[in-house]
Amino acid sequence: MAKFSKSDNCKNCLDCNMRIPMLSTLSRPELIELNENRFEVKFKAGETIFKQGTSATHLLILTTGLAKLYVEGVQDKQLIIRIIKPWEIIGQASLYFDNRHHYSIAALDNTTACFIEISAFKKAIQTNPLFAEEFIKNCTQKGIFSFEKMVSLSQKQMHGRIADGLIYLSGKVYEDLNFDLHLSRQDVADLTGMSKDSAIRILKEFHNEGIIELDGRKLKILNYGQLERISETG
Amino acid sequence: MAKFSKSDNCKNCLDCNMRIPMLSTLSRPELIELNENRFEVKFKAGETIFKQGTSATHLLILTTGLAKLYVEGVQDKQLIIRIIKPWEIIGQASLYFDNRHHYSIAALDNTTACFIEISAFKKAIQTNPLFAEEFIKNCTQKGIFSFEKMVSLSQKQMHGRIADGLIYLSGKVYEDLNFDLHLSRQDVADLTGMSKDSAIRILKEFHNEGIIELDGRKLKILNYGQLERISETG
DNA sequence: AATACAAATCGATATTTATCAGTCTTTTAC
DNA sequence: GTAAAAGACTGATAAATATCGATTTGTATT
Repeated sequence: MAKFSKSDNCKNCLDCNMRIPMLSTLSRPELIELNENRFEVKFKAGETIFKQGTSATHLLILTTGLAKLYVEGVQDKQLIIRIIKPWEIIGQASLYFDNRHHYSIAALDNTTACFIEISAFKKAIQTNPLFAEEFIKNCTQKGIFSFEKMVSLSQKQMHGRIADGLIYLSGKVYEDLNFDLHLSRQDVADLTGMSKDSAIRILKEFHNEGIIELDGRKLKILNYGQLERISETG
Repeated sequence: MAKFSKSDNCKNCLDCNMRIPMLSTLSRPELIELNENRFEVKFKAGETIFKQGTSATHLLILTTGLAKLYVEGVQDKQLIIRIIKPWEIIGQASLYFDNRHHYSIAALDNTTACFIEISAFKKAIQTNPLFAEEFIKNCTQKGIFSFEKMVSLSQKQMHGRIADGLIYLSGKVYEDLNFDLHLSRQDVADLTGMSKDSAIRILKEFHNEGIIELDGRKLKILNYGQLERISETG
């Protein structure tokens, strides 16, 4: 099922510097070197792209599809940290630590993933300060996102957390108030730190109150302001 | 009350490269430049060292004392992310984002803080790839710590979270099974994401079960293995 | 030492959230 | 096209956690 090739979708890293801000700081020879140390694999919905605990040898960039980034918590429970879209660089966390993956990635869709050798990446960091700076920018942004997520998970109750989840999905992932959800109900629960049954209940409540319209996986946010209010009041 | 000076404790950044791994990658002229763009301030226990939302112009290194790093969540609740010890570099999160502090720092003790100009630091990152690499290492490590914290906060119940808090304090902060707690009961609650009353209750339970010995702020861990077991079972 | 004030404590109660059991619906597999 | 499996949903109940009020302890101030 996994096809090793450089697809039409992603022929060459040289094209990627248009799409990935971080890569735009690299010179032509640097991009050529990256390109020589990468390969592509296709995944079907549900497949694990990489698994927490295994050794980290490559960074990951999706070129098509969506995936979930999650950590495996207590008693097989998953905590979804965020949803991965094409052209984000994934796997930095392990770069300089213990060369292990500290989270898992699973495809939510049929996806194409480009894997880049960590050593090629590290070399670029060492030789190109602008690239290093972009990399740092990226890391620190994620740190700030983490803080917000911790506050949501630990201080808000279920309505607030679901509101946060919906705001995140519509604002950051789908960039639309109207979208076709790739997440199962269980995934929504894992994203917002509650049981599946509770997630279903709150979503249904929001639906009944006219805040959202939810039919299966078709989701439309009808009253965004109300979601923001619920998010703030916890 | 705040005294602006370079104290005996921290005369010169040149001395700091012995104590701060990240600074050891800097050259002599780079350290001299850092040293020229820094100043020291003393804080009393309870004082705010910097406040979430204000503009970030300096990085912070404690040279004496302890402090708490926390984000201000919903309804004035605090979430303590971690405890700051001397010789850690604080404030990176804001370096390349929006130049705002995304968390507050408050002294838990009488502390001495060294403030380093952000621009001097950024310059070192741009010109010294080894330093940049150390900086990245630091960021990614914090990212991994964040994941663990999120799992603890969102998937464990109170006993597990208190166990995690105690393991953290004894392992990472005091590096001893026997210590004089700088945190109030409210702080312990804010570190573990629960109400003050609940934190008190669980601590008392642990005390009654002989897992810890707690008298006021004197804390001794009697059965570390048991704490680990409680942490794992949630 | 007496007073004032903040922090810690604790039992009772209310609220939030998870769990469970069962039904219904949709998708998948042959 | 039908059976089987997985996912979605719901109400009832149980468990976890927060809140409240009252009391005690500790600490700082005069």
